[in-house]
Amino acid sequence: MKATINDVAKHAGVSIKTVSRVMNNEPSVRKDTFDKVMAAIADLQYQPNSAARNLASTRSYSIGYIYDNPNAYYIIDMQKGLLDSCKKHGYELLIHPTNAKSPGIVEEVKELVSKSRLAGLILTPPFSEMPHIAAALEEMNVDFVRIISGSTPSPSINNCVLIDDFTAAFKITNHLLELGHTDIAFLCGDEEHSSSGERLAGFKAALTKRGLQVNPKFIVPGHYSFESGVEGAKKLMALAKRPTAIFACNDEIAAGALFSARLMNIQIPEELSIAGFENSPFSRQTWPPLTTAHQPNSTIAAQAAELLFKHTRPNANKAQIHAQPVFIPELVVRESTSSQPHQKK
Amino acid sequence: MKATINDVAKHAGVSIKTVSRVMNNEPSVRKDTFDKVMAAIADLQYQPNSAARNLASTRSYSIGYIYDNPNAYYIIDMQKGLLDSCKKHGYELLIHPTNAKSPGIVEEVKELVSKSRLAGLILTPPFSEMPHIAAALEEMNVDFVRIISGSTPSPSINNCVLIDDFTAAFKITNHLLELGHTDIAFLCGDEEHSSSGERLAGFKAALTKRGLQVNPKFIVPGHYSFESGVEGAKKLMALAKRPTAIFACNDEIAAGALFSARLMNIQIPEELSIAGFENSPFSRQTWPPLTTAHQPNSTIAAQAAELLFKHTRPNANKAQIHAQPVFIPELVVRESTSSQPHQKK
DNA sequence: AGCCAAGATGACAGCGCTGGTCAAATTTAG
DNA sequence: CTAAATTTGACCAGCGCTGTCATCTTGGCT
Repeated sequence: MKATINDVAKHAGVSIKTVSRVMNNEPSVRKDTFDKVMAAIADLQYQPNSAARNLASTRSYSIGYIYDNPNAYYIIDMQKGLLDSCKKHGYELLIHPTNAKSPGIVEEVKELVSKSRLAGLILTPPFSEMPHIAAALEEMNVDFVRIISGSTPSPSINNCVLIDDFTAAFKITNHLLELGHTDIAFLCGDEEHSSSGERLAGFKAALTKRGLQVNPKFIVPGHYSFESGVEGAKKLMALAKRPTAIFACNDEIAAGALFSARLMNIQIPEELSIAGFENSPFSRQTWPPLTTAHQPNSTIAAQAAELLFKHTRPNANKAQIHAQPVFIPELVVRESTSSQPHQKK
Repeated sequence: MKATINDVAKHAGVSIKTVSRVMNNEPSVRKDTFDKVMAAIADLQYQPNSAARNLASTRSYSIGYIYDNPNAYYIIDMQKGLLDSCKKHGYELLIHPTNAKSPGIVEEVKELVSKSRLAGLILTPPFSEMPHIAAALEEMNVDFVRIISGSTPSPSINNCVLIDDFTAAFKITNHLLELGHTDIAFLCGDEEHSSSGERLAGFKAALTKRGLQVNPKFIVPGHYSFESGVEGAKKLMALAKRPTAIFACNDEIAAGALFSARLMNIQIPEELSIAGFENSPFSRQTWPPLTTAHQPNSTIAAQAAELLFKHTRPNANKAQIHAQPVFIPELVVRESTSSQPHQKK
C-alpha cells in the first residue's frame, strides 16, 4: 500500500541509493536517471518516510515555528503558509508557542532545536528581533529565517524576509493626504517592535514630502492593543486643535480609536478619518470597516519557509543564496476614511 | 549529550528491553523496577527518539488536529492545550487546517492519517459533528476524540469531551433573569453547529423554569458572525415591543449587537443588556466589555489529548475507558449587562 | 585506440528503537 | 522446599532511509 524507496528503485531500475540521491537532490545524478526516478516516484506516489529520514540522517526534516504573539489571526495565517510550503517539500512543521519575555528563552529555544532535532527555524517578531536568539542559533549552526520589518535588503544577509512597513505606511499616509487631510495624527504601537518605528517613519516621510510639518502632539505613543487606541484617540480629541485623520499603527489600535470616537459622538468618517494596518479580520468587523494595509501573511510565511529550505538542503551553498524577498503591504481602502471634514470647522 | 535508551538502561542497571517495557507501559514490570527506570529517565532527562520509535514500531507517536474554524483565538487555545499534553506524553502534534466543506474531505482525512501515520486525531466542530468522518476513522481503526456540545455522557461512548452549552446558557439566562429582565431575546448562531441549538435550549429552559413564555419573535436565527449580530439587533429593536436584554450565541454576535445598538443610540447596559458566549479576547475589546461564559479551551484540549492517549496506549483496554469529561463554561459578568432598564418604558 | 580522471552508481552498514523468542533469574504459592 | 508463575535479560531482525566508500561509466585527451 505505501510505497517505499525500495519499490521506487525497482520500478525505476536503479539502486536505492540513486533514488535517495534524487530525493535529496544531490549532484552527480545524470539527467535521464533523474527523470526515470522522478517518473517512478510519480507513478507510485512515493512519499519518503520522514521518521526513517530523521533517524538515518544527521539532518532532520522538521522545521520549527516559534512564536509569542497575542495576535491569533496572524499566527494562524503564518502557520497556513508554512504548512503549505512544508507539504511541498516533505517537511514537517513543529509549532512552539512560548513566552518571549521568559528569562530562559534562549535555553528553551536551544533545547527545542536539539530535542526535536530541527532542521531550521522560522522566527517572527518579537523573536526575529532578538539578537541573542539569532546568536544562539548561529552558534548551534542551525539555519533560521527571520521575518522582519525593513525595506532595504542587505547583501550580506540571506536569511531574512522583509516587510516594507515604511513604504506601506507611506502609502496609507498618502491616501489620507490625497483625501485632503493635513492634520493627521499617528497612534504608535509598542516601541520594542521595529514595525512601529518603521511605520512612523513612513508616516513622517509622507508628510515631509508634501512639505507638511510633523506636529509632535499628533504622535501618540502606545501599544498594539485596543485599549491603547481608545486612550490615544481620547487624548487626540482633547487637543485644542484636533486632527482630521488618524493613522493607527495596527487594526486593533484603529478599532479602539474608532470606538473611542463613537463614544465621543464623532462621526466616522465624516468628522474624522481613521486608518489601520494589517487587514486582520478585525478590520472588517468594525463599523465602518477600516481602511488599512494588507499583509499577505500566508504568502510571506511560505516564502520564508522556501528560503529556509534552500539553506537546509544538503548541498546548499549558502553563500549563493541572495534572495531576500521584500513584501510591501497593499493599501485597502474601506469606509473609515473619506475626504476632508465635510462640515465647517 | 542526548541520552539514548541504552544510557537509561545502564543508569538504572537493567536491560534495554526493560526500559522499553517501561516506556511502552507493558505489563509484567515489577513496581520497584519500574520506579528505578523512571528515576533513571528523569535523571538523564531521557526523551525517546520519536523518529526511531515511529520507524521501529507499527504504531506512531504523533497525533493530528484537524480544524476549520474561522475563530483564530479558539484554534490557538486548542493548540496550546494539545501541545502541553503531547509534550507530557512524548507525542508530536501535527496541525492540519482545512476546509470542512470540501467535497473530498473524508479522503483528505484518510490520506492525512495514513501518510503521516497518525496515532490518533482530535476533532473539534464542525469535524466532530460530521458522522462520515467518524465512520471513516472507525473503519480505518484510527483512534480519535471529539469535542462536542452535550451534557449527558453516554455510557457506550468513550471518546468524547463534552461541553455543556445547555447549562452554561441556562446560567447566562438566569443571570439576566435575576437582573430583573423578562423580555429577553436570543440571537442564534449557525444551525449546523449543535452548540447553537444547545444554547438556545438552555435559554428556553431557563425562561420556562421561571414560568415565562418564550416569545418566538425574540428568537432570531443567524450565524456566528459580527454582521449577523448587527442585523439581529436591528431587527429586534425594530419590534413594537423591544426586548430589554439580548443573549447572543457567541461573543462575535454580541459585539455586532452591541455596535448596532450604539448606532441606534441605545445605551448599553442602561437601556439594553447584552450577553455573549465564549469569553474570547473579543469580549474584552468591546465597550462596554461583554458579560459572557468562559470556556477553558486549553484545558479542554489537554483533556481531550489525555483521553486520546489512553486509547492509543499500546495495552489500552478501550472498553475500560469510561471517562467522558464534561465542561461547563463559567459565567463571567462584565459591564454589558445590568438590572432592568433604568428608565420608564 | 588507449588511458585517466571525473562523474555516476551501487553495496553495505547502521541510525535508535520495537517486537519476538527463549532462557535464566526471581518471586510466589502450595 | 518444590513447582509454578512471574519477571527480566540476551539476542536478533528489521523499520526505511542515508553516509561512506568502493566500483563502474563516461568522455576528454594524447
